[in-house]
Amino acid sequence: MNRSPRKEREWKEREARILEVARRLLMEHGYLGLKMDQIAAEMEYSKGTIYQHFSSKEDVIMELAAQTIEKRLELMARASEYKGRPRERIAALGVAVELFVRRFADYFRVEQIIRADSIREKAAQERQEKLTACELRCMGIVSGIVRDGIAAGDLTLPEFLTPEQLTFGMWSLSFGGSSIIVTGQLGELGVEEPFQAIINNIQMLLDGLNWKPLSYETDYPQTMERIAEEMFSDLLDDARTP
Amino acid sequence: MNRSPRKEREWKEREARILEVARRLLMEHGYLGLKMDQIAAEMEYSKGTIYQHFSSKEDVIMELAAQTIEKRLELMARASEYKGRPRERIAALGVAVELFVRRFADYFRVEQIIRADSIREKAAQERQEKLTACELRCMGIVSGIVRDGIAAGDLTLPEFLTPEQLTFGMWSLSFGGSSIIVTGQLGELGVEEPFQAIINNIQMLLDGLNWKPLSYETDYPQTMERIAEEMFSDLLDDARTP
Amino acid sequence: MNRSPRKEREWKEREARILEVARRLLMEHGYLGLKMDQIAAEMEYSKGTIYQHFSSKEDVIMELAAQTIEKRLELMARASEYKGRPRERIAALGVAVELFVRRFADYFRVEQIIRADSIREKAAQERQEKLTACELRCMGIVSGIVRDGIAAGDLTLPEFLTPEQLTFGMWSLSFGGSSIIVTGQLGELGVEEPFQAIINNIQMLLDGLNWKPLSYETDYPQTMERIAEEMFSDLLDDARTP
Amino acid sequence: MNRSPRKEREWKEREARILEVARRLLMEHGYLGLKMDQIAAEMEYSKGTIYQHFSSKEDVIMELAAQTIEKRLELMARASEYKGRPRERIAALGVAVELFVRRFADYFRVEQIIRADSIREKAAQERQEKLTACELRCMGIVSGIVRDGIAAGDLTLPEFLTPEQLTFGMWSLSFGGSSIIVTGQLGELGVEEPFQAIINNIQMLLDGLNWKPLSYETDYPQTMERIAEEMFSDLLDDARTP
DNA sequence: CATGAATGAGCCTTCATTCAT
DNA sequence: TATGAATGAAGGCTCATTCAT
Repeated sequence: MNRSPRKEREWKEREARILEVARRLLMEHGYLGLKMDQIAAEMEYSKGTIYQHFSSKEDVIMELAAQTIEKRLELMARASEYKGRPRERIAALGVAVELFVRRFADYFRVEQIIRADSIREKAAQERQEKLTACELRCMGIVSGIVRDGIAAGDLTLPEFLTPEQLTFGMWSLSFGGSSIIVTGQLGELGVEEPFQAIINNIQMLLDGLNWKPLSYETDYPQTMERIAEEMFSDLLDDARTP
Repeated sequence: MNRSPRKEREWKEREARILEVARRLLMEHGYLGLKMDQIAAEMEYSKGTIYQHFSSKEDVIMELAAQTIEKRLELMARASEYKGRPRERIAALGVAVELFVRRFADYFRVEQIIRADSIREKAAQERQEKLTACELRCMGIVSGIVRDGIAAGDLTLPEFLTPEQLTFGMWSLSFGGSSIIVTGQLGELGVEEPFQAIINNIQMLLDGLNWKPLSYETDYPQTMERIAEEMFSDLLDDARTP
Repeated sequence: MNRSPRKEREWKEREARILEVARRLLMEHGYLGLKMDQIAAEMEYSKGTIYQHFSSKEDVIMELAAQTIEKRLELMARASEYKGRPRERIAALGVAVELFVRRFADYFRVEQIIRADSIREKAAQERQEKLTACELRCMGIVSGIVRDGIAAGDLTLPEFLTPEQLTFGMWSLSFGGSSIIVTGQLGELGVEEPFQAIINNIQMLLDGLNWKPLSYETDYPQTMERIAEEMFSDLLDDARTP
Repeated sequence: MNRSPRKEREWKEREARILEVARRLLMEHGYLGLKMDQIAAEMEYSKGTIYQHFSSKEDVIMELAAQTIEKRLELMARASEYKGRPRERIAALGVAVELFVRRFADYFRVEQIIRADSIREKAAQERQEKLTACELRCMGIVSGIVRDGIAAGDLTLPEFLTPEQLTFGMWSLSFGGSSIIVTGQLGELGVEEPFQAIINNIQMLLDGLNWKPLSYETDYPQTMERIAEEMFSDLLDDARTP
């Protein structure tokens, strides 16, 4: 049946609110702590209403996962369009990923939880594939830029490292670092400014590959600052306060 | 109180078997899927018997975690005693960590699950601290070698990177990469030999920092081969078959 | 949140039924024999439904206890308002307490079980205090009448007996006697009409203290008959059939 | 098979210790809190050994009950042999009962718990009857003295009170009072010296029945003091410290 | 005899999901 | 369409009792 535009709008708003609440509960209490009852209670709607939007708890969680990767993909896609030399575009991706983790820490946490628990298995095939496809596109964006770098003559990979392997390296550094940060025990381990540390480590890695322009040949921090302001001004409000 | 040696031995063997089964179930079905009933069923023992060894489900999981980190720490400690130049000792650590993830993939998976889920919070304070203390020692081993490198004049860190931050970078690369590998969707993404890729990326990172001897100045692959054979011969049997 | 009046009524009725069933099971099988499963089965509702009314088994039992003492306090308070000389008002209390034990034998049994078992310790502090406060008020009613008797010149207590000690004596006789009756092995011991015996013993006790009017100066049985009919007509139906 | 005298003695000693431990646990933690495991642990014997003495948990508890009433009967029988006028012999019983509750509070508590819980039902028929028979003998002792009083011309019961009913009255006062004392909330209710209060209330009751010699005609406190010293000197050590 | 590991029925409690109103 | 009472399978844990050593 057709809904009036107003109804339709309200419907979507409610769906968004459900996911919001669910994401917070998932972060705060883990997979076990996410309870349909509690979502309903916090929304001040009834459980029945939640079930009108999502057919099961699994469904809620998979939608959360979908939101997450779409969010990240969106940011990465935006960054990849930066007009500049390939290594600068990698820097743009760095900006995007850092912003994603900082500004949407809860999204990232969701990804991590879902990755760890064997929820994927239970999820519908279709959803499953959607997630993998999305990851593929993320990798594609990065390795595309690596190839651009090679094509532009800025970078020559040693024979023992394929573009995918380099991409995998940067992804690992970024994902692993963010995981450790988000999980939280970092303070006690004496690592200052971990986000900046991730970026600096990646820069050193690219320097090691002799990807031009090298980190001391250009002012990357300034470039990234500019990228953040030009391309992601809408997300900057509180991201600076670590 | 006093058990005969035979009883004592049987007791320990059974405890080991419980943890084995638990680890497998944890891997296969995640935290939620680990059920005391099922452990008992698979062991062909009764629930009561399991509870004679571990006072709760949480207790089982924390013991699993303890095993994991002790295992890793043991391997890292062994590697750190390699007699060689600092960067070679880092390579030895690489060997250790790769062996850990490959040979004890299920241990690593446990670590990952525990890190993601909010199990830590529920765990007894004492266990908690033991885990953190262990992580601290792991980091200490690595950053100690970094400082040795600096002291030996082999490495000069740029001002924007502290030894802890570099350690964090290598840890991130290693942990993140292993996570992605173990979680499994890598085949479809076109990344070949991911373990080697992690090591190569780390080498490039250290080259980028100009840590002597650079990767093309020495035959690191051969060094690592030798380290593996000399220091970890007991673990090599099936580690080569990926 | 807001329930319709009908729903509200049904809810309360069901709650009452749960307590009814619980009280019966508690009487029949003791504290140990009270099983949530069985309550549900006898009600022909599911366990979950019981838990929507009471958060735990303990909660059910404490509510039962609360009902009991409120019931008794209510009857005693009613009796204490009898217009007559203090010793007649004591007689009115006797009527009330007998009615309580006879008409609400199951309530009394609950009190006894709760007093004996170490349930009180487990109960929430708040509930705890409520019970004690209620007992205090019961004692207060009685010792108040004792003091009235003294003030009216009807009674002079010997120096070795305070009003509280006399109250304690009557309470003991009444509670002890009722306990023995309710527990059941009395028939075989040759004690006829035990309820009347309790009252007569109390009368002799008060005669021993020379509390005017003495038992042979007034027709207390007739007075009590009248009190029962005037003040507790609503509870008389089956109380006569012992 | 025959046991050597030494073995036999050790066996009995162990049985006594089991019951001791069991009684303490029953008092401290109630029926639920009495666990065969814990008895064994505290005894530093194994569970199997306990089961060589008692065939079940029920058995342990019933033996505890048997000990209790035998203890009380023993004390009452001793007291009933006091050479004096009937009312003095009642006073001697008062001494006995008070001593029983004070000196063997844990025994009394056991009786109370067993009376409240529906353990009796589960107990073997034989045990059951033993308990009732014992109670009968206790009552018999008291009502025998009442009849002696009547026969001696010291007491004339009103027509509405049989010797058994009077006995029931004193039993109620004593049992009820002790119950309330042992359960513990008395301090807050302002009743001083509750044991003495029980005795004084009984004295007033007997005065009310005009049982000679009346309480003010003889120095009962002194008589009771003497009885305690002459007949129960073996139990007096700490009974005076309330 | 003593031991204590093994058993397993049984209990309390939780929570995703359904459906009558 | 919204509600929330009802459901009941499932899971963690306990503890009396047995029996091989």
